[in-house]
Order: sequence, then structure tokens, then C-alpha cells
Amino acid sequence: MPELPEVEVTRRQIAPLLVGRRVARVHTSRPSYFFLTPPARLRRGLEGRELRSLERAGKYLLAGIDDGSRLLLHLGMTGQLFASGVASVRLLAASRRNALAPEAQPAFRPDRHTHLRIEFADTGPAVLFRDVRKFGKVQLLAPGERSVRLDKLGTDALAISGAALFEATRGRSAAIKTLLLDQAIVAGTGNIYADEALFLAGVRPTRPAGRVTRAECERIAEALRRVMLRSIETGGSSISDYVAPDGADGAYQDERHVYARAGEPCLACGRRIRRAVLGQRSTHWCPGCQR
DNA sequence: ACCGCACCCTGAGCGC
DNA sequence: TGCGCTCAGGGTGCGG
Repeated sequence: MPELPEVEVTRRQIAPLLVGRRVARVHTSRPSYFFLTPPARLRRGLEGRELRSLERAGKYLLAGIDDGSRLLLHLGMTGQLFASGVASVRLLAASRRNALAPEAQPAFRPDRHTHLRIEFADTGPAVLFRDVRKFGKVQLLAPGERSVRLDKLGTDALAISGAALFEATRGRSAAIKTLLLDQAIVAGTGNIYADEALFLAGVRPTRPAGRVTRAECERIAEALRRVMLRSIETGGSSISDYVAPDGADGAYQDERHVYARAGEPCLACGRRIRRAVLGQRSTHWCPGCQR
């Protein structure tokens, strides 16, 4: 679900709810591969500690803790990180949503998909992590402990240069889109923004990466930065699950050119947007605008 | 090293 | 109503 823009919007909103606050109690769901650190150890490591910072690396969030340890979070496909007391229909199952009056926004109550709840020593709101599919991750890194996941990340998508992208794609036969999704090359890119950036750059996602020119790599790098900065401005994309920590929807889905628009006319040339599956991921492009 | 694919999990929405 | 199918902003790990 969340790509760089959604993770960055989440970071900006959730940081004031974490930084400078002391953890009183941590509640978790049952052990599962969602917890890279077992829940019991996670609770012991967090309770009584003060959170000092919150940074983003690719699609990861990393909270600094006063004893030098760090809390690593990943939202996976359906992860939602938000403050207790917020209201959003996106936090409810569709069956419950549909039973509500259109404008009803009941305050969230922890459910079976709420895997982490952090309560603080002050009277302010708790922070909750909900994740239906459990592709998200929580890990407590001991002081000085390295994370193989973070170590593997390539250049952040907001900072990638055309030259670096050109270099990384030489000799590669895989589709250019597949390489944009490789977090070791461009950290933070996901399915929506890869498709959108390739549309803006005029490059077909299926093109073998090694045959993308230097000028096109420049355009792709610029387009990635542009779509992601614009999405951050609009609060991210809320297509099915994504909700900001304050319960608000993003609006970038209204500015999509190709993603999830298969069969609809291209906004630039009118040709029908095409869809194919590439590396198990749904891929969208305009046959007129992208070569 | 690289590439494509199976898999992890839960739910929504569709056709029948 | 229910069944079976496909699809979904994620990443890892395997065999070829």
C-alpha cells in the first residue's frame, strides 16, 4: 500500500506523537512474522523509554530511542499508523463501512488487525499500528545493531540522479519498471509511482532497462521526484486502505495518469490505457505516449 | 549476478 | 446466500 509519499506523510504526522514522549505501556497481538522482534521482547525494550527522533529510509520508518536502540517499522501493503481517537472509514471493514450512514466517521476501536499499541506516560493519544495482511514489519534494533534491510537500500527516490539510474540499468535485461521497484536501486519507489513516473517520462514500463537512454533516465529520475513531491503535498494516495495518522485521506489518486486506469482514455492523447502483469505486479501505460 | 516466480496473509468484489 | 475466482501502494527466498 504505502510508498515513499505515504510513508513520508505518515512520518511528518506521527513524529509529533512520538518524539519527546515516554512510553508507558505497549500492547501487541500474538506473535507472527509481522514481529521480527518477538512481542514480549518488544514490550520490554520500549516500556519506560523515551522516543527521540523519527526518520524515513525508503519505505521504512526508524524511531530513535533514548537508550540508543532503534525501532524499525514498515507498513507493508495494508499497514496503518495513526493516533488513537481518530475517525476514518478506512479503518473499518467494508461490511461495517457499508452499514454506516454516508457521513458517519466513528472513532476507531482496536480490532483483531491492530498489532501494536503504544501508550505514553502523559495524557496524550496512543499510537496504533494496524495491518490487515500483516506484510508490515516491526523490529527493535539494539544499540549499534545493523539492519540488513536498511543496509540493502539504494538511493532514496527523492535523491536519485539520472546518471545513477543510467549506471544501474546498463546491461540489465529486466524491464525498466522492475528495476525501479528494486529497493536496492531506488529506495521508496512502489507500484503506483513507478507507473506514473514512467508515463511522465514517456518510457514504456516493459522496455528492457539496458535499452533506456541516458536522456530517458534523466527524465525518469526527474519524474520520480516530481510525482512523489506532489503526492506528499496532497497527502499521498488513498486508493483503498491508506489513511494518514490524523485519519485524513490523501488526494493524489485524483491526479493519476495511468495507475488503475486500464481501458480509460489517456488524459494526454486519448488512447486507451493498457494493463499487463510485470514481475507479479499490475502495470499500466499509455501506448501512445510511452515508447 | 541476474531473472522470474512462488509465497507470506486477509479481505473486497465479481460472476455464477 | 454461498462458492470460487481474481485482485490488492509490500518484500523475501528459491531454483535455473
